[in-house]
Amino acid sequence: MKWDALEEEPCSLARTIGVIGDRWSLLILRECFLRTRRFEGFQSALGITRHLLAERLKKLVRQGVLRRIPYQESPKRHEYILTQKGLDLYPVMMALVHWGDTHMVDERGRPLLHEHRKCGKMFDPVMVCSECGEPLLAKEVHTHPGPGARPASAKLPAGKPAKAKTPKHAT
Amino acid sequence: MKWDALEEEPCSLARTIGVIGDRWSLLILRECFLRTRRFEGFQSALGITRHLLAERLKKLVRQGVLRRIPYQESPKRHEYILTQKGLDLYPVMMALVHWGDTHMVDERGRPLLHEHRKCGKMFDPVMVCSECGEPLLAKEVHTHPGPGARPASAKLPAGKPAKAKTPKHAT
DNA sequence: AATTGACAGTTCGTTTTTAGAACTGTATGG
DNA sequence: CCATACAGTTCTAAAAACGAACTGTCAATT
Repeated sequence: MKWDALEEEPCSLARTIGVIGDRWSLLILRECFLRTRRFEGFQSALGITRHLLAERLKKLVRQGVLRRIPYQESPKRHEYILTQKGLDLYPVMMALVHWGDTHMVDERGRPLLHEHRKCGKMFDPVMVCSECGEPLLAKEVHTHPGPGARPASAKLPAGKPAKAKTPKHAT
Repeated sequence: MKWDALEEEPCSLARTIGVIGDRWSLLILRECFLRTRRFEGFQSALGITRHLLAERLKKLVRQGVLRRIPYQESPKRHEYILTQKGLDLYPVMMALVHWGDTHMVDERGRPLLHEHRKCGKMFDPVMVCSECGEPLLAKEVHTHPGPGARPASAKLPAGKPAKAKTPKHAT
């Protein structure tokens, strides 16, 4: 499978993975949420090779996740800042962080705590149903093919186990 | 940076990425939530090379995300099923799917819709504060170093931009 | 005037990962 | 006896990532 093909798949998860589903992109995005904006900032914070960093930034810009904005002329310099599309990845980041907080902490405990300004309390992120507000459990969610579905397309929960005979990934 | 080092970093996001932050693992997990359990099922659904699939499954089992359970003797055969730790990745998956639904759909619309059994409606997942129930915005979240923090450790929002001088990634 | 340093990349040779295809081995069905 | 299902393993070629050095512009020093 070529990775570019992921974006064509009739599966929103696959498409998202095609954009941000590699380790460096996710780490770069973490830095973005941490207010890092410049090439050197990303490079020194992550230890990524400059070559890869340049490539990943280009891709994220191309995908509309980051915007490249000049912050000085003379030697033209740019900053990379999150677009709304990028900011919308916040729930993804929080979900990843929370899972790590729950399952990957060492004896010392969480590396950091989150405070919700609105209520002033330390909190955990919880994923709920937009309609009734109840926390979501995989078992309580049923999926239906949407308008963009294709016959053998992938869904999140439920759906046949793709019983063997499929010659390749469903298209 | 060696990828194994990610799990040691004082950052829950990095640790999570160390476990599930590569494309194939995420796709394998998608299949798990789709009720795929067997080697051939994963292979034919994803088109992943058998070699890599074996490796990724091994890693996910080692990490406690999947459990390898015998379902027949004679030729010993096993199924891979999600542990609780694995099931807890549901919010991550939903967050990824929802981002794709929002930003990566084509003209035809979403590949699939989600129905919440509890309320019977089609829904979107929303990430809220566990304390007050309000939707989370990056701007409204402030982070504090937790017990497992280290001086130059990474946080999610807020925190200095890791101002240049850092020789490598913070450890 | 020449040097150094910050910044944002690019280039290039080496190492590591992945892809792709074939092969191993047990067992059932015909 | 042969084909097929299943779950891997092995091997080589191709692709991606690493590491280190290099390019180029400009400001501030020496």
